[in-house]
Amino acid sequence: MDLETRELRYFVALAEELHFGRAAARLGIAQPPLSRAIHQLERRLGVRLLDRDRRGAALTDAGRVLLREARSALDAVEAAVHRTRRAGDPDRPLVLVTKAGASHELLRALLDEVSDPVEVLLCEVGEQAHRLRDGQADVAIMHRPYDDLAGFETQDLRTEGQVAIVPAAHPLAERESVTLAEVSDVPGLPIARWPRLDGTYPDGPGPEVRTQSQLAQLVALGLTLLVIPASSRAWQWPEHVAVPVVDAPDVTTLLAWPPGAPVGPLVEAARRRDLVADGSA
Amino acid sequence: MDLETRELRYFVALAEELHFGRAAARLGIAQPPLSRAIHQLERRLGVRLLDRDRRGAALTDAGRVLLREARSALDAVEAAVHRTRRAGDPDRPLVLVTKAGASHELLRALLDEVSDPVEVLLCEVGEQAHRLRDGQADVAIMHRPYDDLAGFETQDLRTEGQVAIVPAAHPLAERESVTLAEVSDVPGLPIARWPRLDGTYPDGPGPEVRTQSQLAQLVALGLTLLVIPASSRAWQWPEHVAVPVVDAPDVTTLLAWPPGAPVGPLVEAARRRDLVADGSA
DNA sequence: CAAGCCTAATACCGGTGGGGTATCAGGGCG
DNA sequence: CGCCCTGATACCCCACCGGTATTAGGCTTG
Repeated sequence: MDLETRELRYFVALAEELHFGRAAARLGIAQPPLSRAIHQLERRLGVRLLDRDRRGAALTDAGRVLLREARSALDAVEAAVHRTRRAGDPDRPLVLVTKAGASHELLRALLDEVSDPVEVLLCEVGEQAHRLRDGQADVAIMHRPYDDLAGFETQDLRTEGQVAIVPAAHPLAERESVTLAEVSDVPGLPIARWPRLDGTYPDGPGPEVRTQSQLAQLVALGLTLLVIPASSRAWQWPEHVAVPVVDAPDVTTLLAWPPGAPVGPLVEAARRRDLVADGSA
Repeated sequence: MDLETRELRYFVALAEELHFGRAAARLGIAQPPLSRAIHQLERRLGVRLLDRDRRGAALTDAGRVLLREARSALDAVEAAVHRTRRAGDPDRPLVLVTKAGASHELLRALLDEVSDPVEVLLCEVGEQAHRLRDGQADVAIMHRPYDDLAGFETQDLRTEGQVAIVPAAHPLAERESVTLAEVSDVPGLPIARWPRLDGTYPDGPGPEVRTQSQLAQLVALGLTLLVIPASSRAWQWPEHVAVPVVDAPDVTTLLAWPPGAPVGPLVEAARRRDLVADGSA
């Protein structure tokens, strides 16, 4: 039994919209062909994927599984396209993706060390893994234990403690150091909520944020606080104060890449530099 | 740009056969449609994938990249089918894959501990990862550092030393223990060669093997030796002698599963048992 | 050196199936 | 009660995939 990516794309669109008409519009086709394609998909898999209902549709358990698997499979196909295209380009640069706010001294030192051209791509928090999985980037700067490193090879670069970034006007800003317990539930400074993969937000008292700069703004306004690696200098606004969190787990900044990526020179450069604290791959 | 899996299947077949006629026959189509499909693929990717030559074809660098990526993408699609089908089956058993020869006491103890039904699937050495990747199995018993664990979550079960399995008639069989250096280059007992992923064999003096039983037979015949974890009792034939290898790296037997697999009960059972030496996941 | 083959590419044709429009069916809500 | 919004069905068309026949170009071989 072999599915075509078209069927997977159709199903993903429908699973995200939960509405045949809107999904069809997003796909640029009419509603009846989508209806038929989904029926055919269910027939070929022998599994009911959605419970149709007036007012739209709802995923079954199997549908949820297929949504996850289909996204991953489509990423893999997308990755095949990107990586093959770049492999065919004789003077392709290596594409490194990092999130806004990661320590740029480390990256600068790394790039100065390699002779080959490296193109740097910036993305928002948590997007690096996706850029690697769909082949838009060859290698990413990520953080353990924050980021999901499943499926990637890694090279540790630096391990460091964490600091709490608090509004300069808040009483906590006077402290020499704090504990996780002290910052985890501060009245008036609830932790911000990041969107899930599907774009929805978890419940909670904190403000909703989508980008680092939004979060920075909220801290400056005295509305929230956060805990991040000590070297994330993007956070050193005048309205911010960094207070070491003594019992927060250490965070390791590392290079991550999918198996087979042509990252040899970069990793060698990283190993040459003293910026490498731990030589495990 | 969106490829269809059909195009990827065609390309993989061609890349493996390196011959349009044979590849088309394997795919069950005629040669001209395959030719056209590959041309179209190259045009859409904007990349030359094969250098056509009388006497067949040869992969370009980009073609090699696409071969690797296409296999991985097709595995992901296949996995989506298998996992969705099983998710739709209300009383599906968990499928655990293990290789012939792995210590069955450990597995027996594990299965006795879980109440849910578990179906055990046996495969040859090195195939477990593929069964996990294409969704035929939910969880595998594998060994670190031998197996490729990229992309899987793991639960360590047991760590142990390694032994050399040598023919009973060989002088080494008299020894109390040996070192890796002593067994790595024994005259008359060259290490066996396993096939690569593409089915070809690396060069070397040792015999070619494809299955554990072939290897066991060759050891009994006095033609080769091997180094394996101490508990692999499948090797205890009368014609075999196990000699501890004092400086071989320890081998960890572990459970491995792709992210999202419904392995909770099994992992909990493993954690409950004293068979767990190291609780890291 | 020419004939014959073995390769992949091209030309052309037919059928399947994916996509379009039009319409139906059924439940919620005014 | 009727309207509307949902997904399902009916039907048609054509794009594209696959088939057969043929061409083009080298390498082998007598």
